[in-house]
Amino acid sequence: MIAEVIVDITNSMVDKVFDYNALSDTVVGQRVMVPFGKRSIQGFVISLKQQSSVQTDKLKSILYAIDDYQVILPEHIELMHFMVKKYHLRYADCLRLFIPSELRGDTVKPLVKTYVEVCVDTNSYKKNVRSNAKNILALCDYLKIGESYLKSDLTSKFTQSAVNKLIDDKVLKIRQVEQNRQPISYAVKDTRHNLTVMQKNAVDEVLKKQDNYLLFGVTGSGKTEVYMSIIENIVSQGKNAIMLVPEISLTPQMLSRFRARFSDNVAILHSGLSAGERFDEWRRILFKQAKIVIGARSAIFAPIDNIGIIIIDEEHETSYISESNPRYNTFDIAKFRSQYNHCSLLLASATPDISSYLKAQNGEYKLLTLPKRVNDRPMPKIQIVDMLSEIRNGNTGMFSSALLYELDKCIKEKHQAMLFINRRGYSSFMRCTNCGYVPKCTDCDVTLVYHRAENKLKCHYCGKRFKALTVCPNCKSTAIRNGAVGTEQVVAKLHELYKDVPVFQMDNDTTRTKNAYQNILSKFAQSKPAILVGTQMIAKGHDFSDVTLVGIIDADQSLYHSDYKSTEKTFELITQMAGRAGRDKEEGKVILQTYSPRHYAYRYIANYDYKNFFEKELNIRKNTMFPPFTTILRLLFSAQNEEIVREVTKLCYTEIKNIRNEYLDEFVYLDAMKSPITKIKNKIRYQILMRIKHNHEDEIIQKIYQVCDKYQSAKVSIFVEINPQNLS
DNA sequence: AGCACGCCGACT
DNA sequence: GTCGGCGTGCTC
Repeated sequence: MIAEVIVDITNSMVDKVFDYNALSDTVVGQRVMVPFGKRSIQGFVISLKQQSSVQTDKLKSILYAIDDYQVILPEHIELMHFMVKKYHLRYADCLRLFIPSELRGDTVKPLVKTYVEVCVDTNSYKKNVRSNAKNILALCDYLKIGESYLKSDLTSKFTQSAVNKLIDDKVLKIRQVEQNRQPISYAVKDTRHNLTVMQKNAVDEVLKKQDNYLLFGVTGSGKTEVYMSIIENIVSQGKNAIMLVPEISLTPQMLSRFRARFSDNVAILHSGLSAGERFDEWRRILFKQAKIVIGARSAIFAPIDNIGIIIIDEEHETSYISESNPRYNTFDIAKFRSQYNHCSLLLASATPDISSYLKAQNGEYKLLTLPKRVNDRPMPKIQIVDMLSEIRNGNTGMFSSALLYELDKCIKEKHQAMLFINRRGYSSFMRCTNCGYVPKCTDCDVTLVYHRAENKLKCHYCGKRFKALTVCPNCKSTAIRNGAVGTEQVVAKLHELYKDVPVFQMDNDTTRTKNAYQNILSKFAQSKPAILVGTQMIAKGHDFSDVTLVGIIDADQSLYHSDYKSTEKTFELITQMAGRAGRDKEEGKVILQTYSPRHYAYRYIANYDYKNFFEKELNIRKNTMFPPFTTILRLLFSAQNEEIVREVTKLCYTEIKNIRNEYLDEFVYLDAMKSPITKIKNKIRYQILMRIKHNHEDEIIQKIYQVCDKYQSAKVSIFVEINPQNLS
């Protein structure tokens, strides 16, 4: 037999199928050692066949199998081929996604625990022990015949020498047991809620028919309970489930609820686990010891078969799209696996991604809605505060009078407040502080980014450059600012205002260490009154029953991010943030501070009017021809030598122009330019940007891949990005 | 990726 | 004369 092998080297030069003579017991999906050139290397068997087209004298043989089991499932080999074609990935990069990195290099071994079994009656043994051997006597009293003990427990309670003496005297017998490391064992009891009629309808729909579903449920509508009911049913049918959450360390509450209900049937996969924990969880899944996989993005590759449901929670989150090395889109993978397993795919969000909602309208997804909070809690009222009129009234501080009033009230009533300040402004925009004007690209309707080095405003989608503002073209004021307020400033101000109230800060700076995040949250939960100040990370999924006030310090910061999606992202973020308030008995209130009170996004946000926001935003996307009506493609060229990059970019550009001429109606935009960040790690970066319609998208993308292959070399690397999240 | 082959400069 | 620079090319 001939085995087709992918060698585990992620380099495009060797990323192809190599044929080897198989061993008698070689199976597909196995890891094997193969001779490769002058050395031996790890590879994956992806297929077996009778004949090879390679000359027989060139064929070498597999040396040996690395594991005695299949590491890659047949489904994943098909998935690999799918991904290689769709994303232009390397085989080896795909295969590496499917196995825990710990498996490569054999650095992690199964955890072996040493137990000792008592095989002699300790009372009779005791008679021969000297009376001053205190530890041994105590140990003898402690041990019961026939029982097993963890050796490390005994040595810590008594002493190493005492335990060893009993082992030497054959009182204790050593037993080595392979054990799985269990990452999380929350002691939470299962609180089972009765499903509301709406929840029950959603559950029934998904179970009734294999299809793709979009669950649109407002914050606090009890989506988790829906997931649990569906999974419970699927598991009772003898099938397995995958559930993805955006960032698992941010949702410990949800995890503990699943653990409480499904106990050991749940396996958890995410980057926060230690290498050993991740390896063990992965093995538990592969060896069918777990039926439910919960994890972040990469858990979509879990080695589980017979899948009955795939759930993607908070489907609008950008973390589902991998933006580096093996770039992939989790939804494509989820769709592939649900089709392969003939099971339903359920996406859920309180603020669905616009393209997902469009798919629901087109019938590509079946729409399910949960329009009300459980127990009929009202949504908190959102009050929009015009910061320009605050300035006109002499208040130039960061807190409006309305926010100060509500803060005072909240603190007096001993409730909790969350203040949100979105400070992810690495690329800043300019704003007139007199009238609120923000400069946009004349061609793309996208906020311009200020580049300090050149003192220019640039559009990241078409490369067009504009003069930096000095005078507002709208009101002729010269009060132009480009700064952004940060969390520290807010915290400092609060300390000044409320000396005795605990204020907690949560952002990238304060959550560096492993448990910092949990520590801050639990301290906040225990303090009343208290104020939590943070970036977007405080917007997600928390359930604090005493939060009655949510303040959004500067909503515009994400609104004017230089991204065609910034309005949509702002809607999502503020809706999620508002959802933190008034989750229990007390009604909640949201203060939204803005310099653009008339912006349509805020009008819809204040009324929780997703549908009309969607219509409006979709209309804009249609007019400007941005996704979901087009696909943005970006080719990124980088090399040490600037002349070579420029030359290769130019050659590719010429070829792509030829492709455009072939599909003239499909190209909305095409241009080549320097990348906004011109240099990273001493490599010069150029880019070709294009937007294409969907009609012949797949063909065009495949042709572009071919062009890239042609010019890709050791000197110039070329990346293709499809709908990149940021253009830097 | 890694390792060999191959063709030009400064050294015991 | 040789040792060694790293450009180019191949790996079933």
